[in-house]
Amino acid sequence: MRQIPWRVAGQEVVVNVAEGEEDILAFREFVTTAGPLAFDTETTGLDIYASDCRVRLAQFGTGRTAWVLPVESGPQWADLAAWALRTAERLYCHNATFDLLVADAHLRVPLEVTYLKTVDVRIMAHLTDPRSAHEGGTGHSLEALTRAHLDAEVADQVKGAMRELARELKTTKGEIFRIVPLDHPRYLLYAGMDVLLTSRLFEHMLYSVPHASRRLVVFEHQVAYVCAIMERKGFLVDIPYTLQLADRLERQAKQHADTAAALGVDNVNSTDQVAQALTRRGAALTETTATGKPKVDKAILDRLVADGDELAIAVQRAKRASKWKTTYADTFLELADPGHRIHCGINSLAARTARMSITRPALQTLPSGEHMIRSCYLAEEGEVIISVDYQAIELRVLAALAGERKMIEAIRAGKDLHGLTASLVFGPDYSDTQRKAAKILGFGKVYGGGPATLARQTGLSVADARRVVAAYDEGYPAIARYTKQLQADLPRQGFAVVTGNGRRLPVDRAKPYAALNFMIQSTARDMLAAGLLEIHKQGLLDYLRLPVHDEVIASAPAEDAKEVAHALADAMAGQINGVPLATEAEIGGRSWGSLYT
DNA sequence: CAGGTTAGCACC
DNA sequence: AAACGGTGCTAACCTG
Repeated sequence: MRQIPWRVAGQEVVVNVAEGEEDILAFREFVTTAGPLAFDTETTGLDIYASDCRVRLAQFGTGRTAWVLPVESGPQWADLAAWALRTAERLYCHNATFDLLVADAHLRVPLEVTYLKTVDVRIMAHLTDPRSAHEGGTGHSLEALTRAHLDAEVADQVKGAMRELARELKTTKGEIFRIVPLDHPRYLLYAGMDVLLTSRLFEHMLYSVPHASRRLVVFEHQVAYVCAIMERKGFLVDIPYTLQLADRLERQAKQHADTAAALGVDNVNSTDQVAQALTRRGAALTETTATGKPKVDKAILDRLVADGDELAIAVQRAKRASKWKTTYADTFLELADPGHRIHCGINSLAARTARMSITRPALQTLPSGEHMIRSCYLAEEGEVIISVDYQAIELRVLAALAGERKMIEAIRAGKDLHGLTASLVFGPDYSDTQRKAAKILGFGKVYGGGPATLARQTGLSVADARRVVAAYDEGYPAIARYTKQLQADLPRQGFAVVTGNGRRLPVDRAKPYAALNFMIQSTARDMLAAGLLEIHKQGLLDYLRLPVHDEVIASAPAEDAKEVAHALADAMAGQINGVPLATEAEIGGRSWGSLYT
């Protein structure tokens, strides 16, 4: 056994590195006597389901002692790690989903065994302060939490460790975890430190979660578990279709790029080049970016396209085709596992409002205007895609939180909410254009926008927009009162809002108007999360593929689709303050895209 | 030249 | 009086 002594927060700690058979007994003794154990793994990469992914190290530890098992050097170590995972009564992880999926896929210890006895310090950290470092919080990485709560010097060591190793071994940060020698002392120290710090952070975070948020600890672990099951299942990809799509998009991109080149733009992705060429053609680019350069975004190109500018048309088409190829088609092909499944990363507790995020690939942001990209995803063989979403959830949550009588009555009566707004603002004989403006106004209110934003989005004059907003506040007095009250109460909460579910959300001092949106967005997110738990409780989890903010995507046998869709919709439906949050199910064909034709 | 930043664009 | 919220990913560009 190799021992690496270190210091954390003024205390001596030790990293034990198992090397030979003679260490097995000592490790077993440690696991059976140490109590709750922090757990972490080091792998060759982040893509757990890639055919070349291997576990290199498995670490277990307390706040004083870490054990590092060299899993890559022989199957006995994987078996020993698996034994420890099954034996430990309680586990602590930082970002449990990753390591527990690693154990599930590579150590033969299923999520069902590990997840429900695990505490994730990242979840505790998010409940303590949901903000990223960029937003004025501590952030939730192990390094950031160590810096904030344990030992800044150790945080620096952890942060710099793998980067230095990469430099030393003349490789990149992305490659270092794959190629660093298994016995490199600083790799082993880094690996051992992870569990020492995780264990210590647990002790700290136990007391840092706000009182009002305590009940969310169990809730969020259950939600994370359900999302981890979805990650493990994966979403089937239509490989032949996606290959063909990538090919088609490439040809389109090339064709339009050639047209742009003939008109003087070598690289359509260079905003600078496009701006210069458009200016030469006589376009007036008046708007600028944050750094003062001429702005050429979609809205600006759209206007030039409407005027029939050939360059603008070519640039826009080329950019779209190339972005769609690389961001979607190519990525799907690269991420699909040998069984043609994509296991995206679902961060069940991501945004500062607790909204979920989905990465590798970002399946929440696939184009919804048409079916082309979503058609890459398939229900299982013999099954069809089901989508269940909440109807106008943000407006309903707003009505419920504010207690806005007129809106609540309209919801109960199943009336058109944007029509109601239009009649309040423009009068009973509102036009179609006015209904559209009312819809934009409704969303603007949810986001905390004002007259200037409304004017920009509708084409109304600022003066008219101001009148419209005033009419909204008059027509929905409870919403106006609620918005005002939320902002007035901010100082009492330490400049934060606390949702009905007990989630404390700090608000930026420069943006008090965001308080309303945080309440709405976070409350709506918790409805979806509660819906996922109810779906699990009803035994329907196996059907689920994805959560998408106010919607779930599922796959079910064609002959059962109606029944499953209704069961999912029923499980998700709920209420807030007596206001019903209704759901609506849609049944498609084999591909996700079939819902978008 | 690796890695961070900016601009743009996809979604709810 | 007014204030649009939350994400992830890519290519180009900048920097140490």
